[in-house]
Amino acid sequence: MGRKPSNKPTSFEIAYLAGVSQPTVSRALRGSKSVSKATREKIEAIARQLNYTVDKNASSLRTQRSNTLALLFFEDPTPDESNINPFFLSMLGSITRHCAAKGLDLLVSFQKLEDDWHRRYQESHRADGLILLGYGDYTLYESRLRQLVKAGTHFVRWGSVDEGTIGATVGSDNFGAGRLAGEHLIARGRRRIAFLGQADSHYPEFEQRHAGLLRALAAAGLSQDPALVVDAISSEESGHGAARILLSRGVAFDAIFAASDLIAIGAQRVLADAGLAVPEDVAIVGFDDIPAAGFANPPLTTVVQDIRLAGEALVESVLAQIEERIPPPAVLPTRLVVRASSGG
Amino acid sequence: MGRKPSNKPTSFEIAYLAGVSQPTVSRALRGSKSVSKATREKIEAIARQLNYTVDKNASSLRTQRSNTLALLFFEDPTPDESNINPFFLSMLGSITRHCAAKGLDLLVSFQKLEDDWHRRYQESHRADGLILLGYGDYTLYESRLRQLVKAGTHFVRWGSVDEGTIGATVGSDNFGAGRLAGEHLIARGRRRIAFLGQADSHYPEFEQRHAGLLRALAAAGLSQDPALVVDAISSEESGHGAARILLSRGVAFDAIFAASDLIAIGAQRVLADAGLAVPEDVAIVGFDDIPAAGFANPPLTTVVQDIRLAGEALVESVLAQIEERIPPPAVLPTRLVVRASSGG
DNA sequence: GCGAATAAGGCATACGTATACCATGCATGG
DNA sequence: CCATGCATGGTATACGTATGCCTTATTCGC
Repeated sequence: MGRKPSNKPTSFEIAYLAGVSQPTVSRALRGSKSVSKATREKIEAIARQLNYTVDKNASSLRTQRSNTLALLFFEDPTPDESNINPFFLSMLGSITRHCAAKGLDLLVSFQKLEDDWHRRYQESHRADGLILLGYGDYTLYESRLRQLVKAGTHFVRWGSVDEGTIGATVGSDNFGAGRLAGEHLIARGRRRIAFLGQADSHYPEFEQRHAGLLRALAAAGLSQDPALVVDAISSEESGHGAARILLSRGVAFDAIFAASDLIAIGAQRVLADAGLAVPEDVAIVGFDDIPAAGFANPPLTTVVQDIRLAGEALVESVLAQIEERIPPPAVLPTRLVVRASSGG
Repeated sequence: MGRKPSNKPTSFEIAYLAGVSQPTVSRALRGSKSVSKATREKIEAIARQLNYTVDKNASSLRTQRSNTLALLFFEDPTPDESNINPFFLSMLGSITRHCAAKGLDLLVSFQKLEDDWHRRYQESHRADGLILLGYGDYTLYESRLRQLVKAGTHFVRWGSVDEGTIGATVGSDNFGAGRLAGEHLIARGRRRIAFLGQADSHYPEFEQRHAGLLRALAAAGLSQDPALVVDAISSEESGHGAARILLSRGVAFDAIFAASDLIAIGAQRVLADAGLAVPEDVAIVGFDDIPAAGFANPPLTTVVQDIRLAGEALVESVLAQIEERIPPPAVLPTRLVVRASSGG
């Protein structure tokens, strides 16, 4: 009939075959020292032969620990279903690997604002901790985050590491990165540097990148004309629009620092259409080093975040909370990748 | 002390407060018809107030069903840790969404050949089914797949839908796509069309794309000079190398059909370096429509696979196996995105 | 007005593991 | 030689839910 041949062996079967009790099997396989070496090896041999696997649900139920993390993506308000921010996708790869290295499973999910993820993962024992990934605007979630903290949920979010933030946070040194980009452009002789990217506090990461740029300018005895700052969110279209606005203002500029590569690429197209040469007339520096940055025309100088480190730090941070250890450093260094768009 | 305030409410608490037995709570929340409307609503109200969530582990243990799928990526042999094939990452987005729509959780994991994923997920009741994602060479896994089938594991893999394949498979109509590309180029007046991509059976998808191209040529009374076929795997470097080989052969060609966008982009660079104009001298068609395709110089005409449909079909296929329903169609249509690289 | 069907819900138990506690046997020390 | 301790492993039970089976009250048909 429809009978599945899958008579999954249990610890009882192993116990029977080994002539011991079920708890002894459990102890042996978990490496308890109150099982003799001979018995343990016998049990291990039988388990291997029967292709035995510990039942995850039973184990998690008993231990109250699932050895699973949940990765929650919070998307930009982009209606484009399958087009996910490539930076976060790289991060996914890194996080996955570090989870695997730690023996953790990883649940992945995309969230919309309305969903009640805070209950779904926190209380159902699906996961021991949460990793929250999303660009910037966590203010929208603030009340949710407070709930999480109050409920004692273990979570960490990727983002801007500020003073007043709620819960554990891991993020790149956005301020330092902005300064890095600024110093690079200034060293190349640029003086009138525009900034494309949300400069208000709703996107704290972008804001800090801007602040870093300002610091670099100040250190060189320069300042930034406010007319050279245009808002943009992280999309090619938005970068396109922002660059048009910048041009339409009729203010001179010899460089652009874009808060993301997508913005930079959108801007590049506008400059090309306007007959401005990159980098001769306008040098450009982006942010993220998405794959397309290397293919851009000309290839884009950009700030690269250490994604491998980021994934590790995020996983470690949650794990530290769970195991009541000291969390790792939260601010990650960045690096500049110099390509043609800034004049080599 | 270290006491967590998280005294997670159980169905027993709800039962006590509602003045009913625990089983009644379970039945009420699962919508059993043997609970009166009044009782159910009372229970639901209390549950909501206590922020009750069904314990996933207990529930899965009892029902022997986890309502979870596992997505397993099998990587190309690329040592580059975080650089994942963008096509599969888009797929991840689509799969995630369809899982969410079906109330399924999704475990994501990257696998290496040696790992014993077949045991890890299949027997531990972590997941009810597996989705296998990887380019081409499943022959390496053949014995594993046979094991899965023998063990009655529910799984589906993305790839070439052939006759002799093991287990359920969902894939694009690669043959039709190759023909599409061929017809397009022929209609643009091209006669000597090169193919870059593994043409042997280790990459059945690439092979079928090639076969489709040959069919289109044949239908137009043309054939392909074997010197116009060069092996390449899906990477920019490989495309670069393949194009150089093609040029070095000294055989005339007026078009290239690349088995992936990365190959096409690598080839574009070589053509540019060689002083050949795209599309004037050589028209190019790629495959996948990765984000970089639109940014390429010139923008790349390419075959786009319906990723949304693909994710849905994959999820549906596993679900159908689990619930013993009829699986959805396995061969998905493709579409040509015409950009400048093929002459508009 | 009475037997049978139906509604509503309780009781007992199973899912498979992990652990607190207890029992045995043997070595050890004074 | 007896008390003590450790090594080993068995017994009982808990984790929280879902479901088969049974009980009781109500309704319905005739």
